[in-house]
Amino acid sequence: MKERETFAENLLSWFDVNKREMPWRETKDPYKIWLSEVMLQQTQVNTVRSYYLKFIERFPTIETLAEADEDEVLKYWEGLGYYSRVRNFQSAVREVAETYGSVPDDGEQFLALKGVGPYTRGAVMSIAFNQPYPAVDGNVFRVFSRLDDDATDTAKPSARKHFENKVMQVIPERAGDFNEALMELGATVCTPRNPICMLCPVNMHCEAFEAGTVLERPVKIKKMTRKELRYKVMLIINDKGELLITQRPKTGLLGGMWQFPMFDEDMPMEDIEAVLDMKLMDKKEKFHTVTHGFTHLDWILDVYIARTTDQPGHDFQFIAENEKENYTFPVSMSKIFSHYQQVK
DNA sequence: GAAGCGTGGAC
DNA sequence: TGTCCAAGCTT
Repeated sequence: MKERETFAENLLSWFDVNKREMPWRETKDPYKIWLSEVMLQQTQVNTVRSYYLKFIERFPTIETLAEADEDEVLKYWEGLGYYSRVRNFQSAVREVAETYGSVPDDGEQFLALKGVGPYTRGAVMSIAFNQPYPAVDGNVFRVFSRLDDDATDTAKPSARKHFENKVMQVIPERAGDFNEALMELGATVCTPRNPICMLCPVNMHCEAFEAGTVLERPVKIKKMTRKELRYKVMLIINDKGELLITQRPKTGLLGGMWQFPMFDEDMPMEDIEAVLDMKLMDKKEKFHTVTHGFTHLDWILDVYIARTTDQPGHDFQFIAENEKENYTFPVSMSKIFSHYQQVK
């Protein structure tokens, strides 16, 4: 970085004028700052806004969230993704309520809470308590790799520490504003594909700008091979027109969410009937196929419709179509549900 | 260190 | 269409 002494000052002057309105910037309530940081993990600001407002309206304090039913809390996260975030967050908030009474301003205590990693600790400690912690996210990787024309592979876990050290060399007294300013710069000016270097408030500090290597930074060496998994999904309808659903395990992929019964692609219908302990009728017709991509795998869901007059076994239940809103479904299942309602 | 964990938007 | 990216953490 060139002319390091004036970097923070220039960045903060820009931030004071250009920072965008965000609901969580209207408060310094550590609980609300914390919630926003959890929602913003791997998720864009525009997506988070409406979720944040609804969540805060229903769970405005640590106490209200600590006392809430877990399935209701999950419902407020429906569609936001990475659902373990909300389970960890409520668990951590309960821990805070019981052990501390309020969000601890001790970085070590805060880091020990579920779902709190180095980034979230840095963001909450600096923004809510103005403590000099780094908050290194994807934006900071990009901004600092350009400022220093640094070719460190940001896909490696060790890169985080590397960039935290860089931040600590220039962090000013206004630590929280500085961390937010770095991220704001990365999100609006120092963007991945079309950075607006001519309007950048710190381009005079930028080695990559000088060298013409801006688009080559950051270096990120990542191989992404996505598995393809095919399943049978059963839309099972009883004589009242209700649909059979079941809840996924609390942990792992889509933990705690509801779905239509789902089986390995090559499981015979006889075996499916045995698992459900149901006799199925009209079960031969494949009625729809849905594909759904995750970060690390692709689902191909062959949807079959069947009818039954039997009662649901343990772990299964029938719901009417207008009761779907009372359960939390992943997008893939909502796709199937929407299609069923359109064509039935 | 590597892999698992969602979804929507940009290009 | 595919690919990457987005205020990461856990195991």
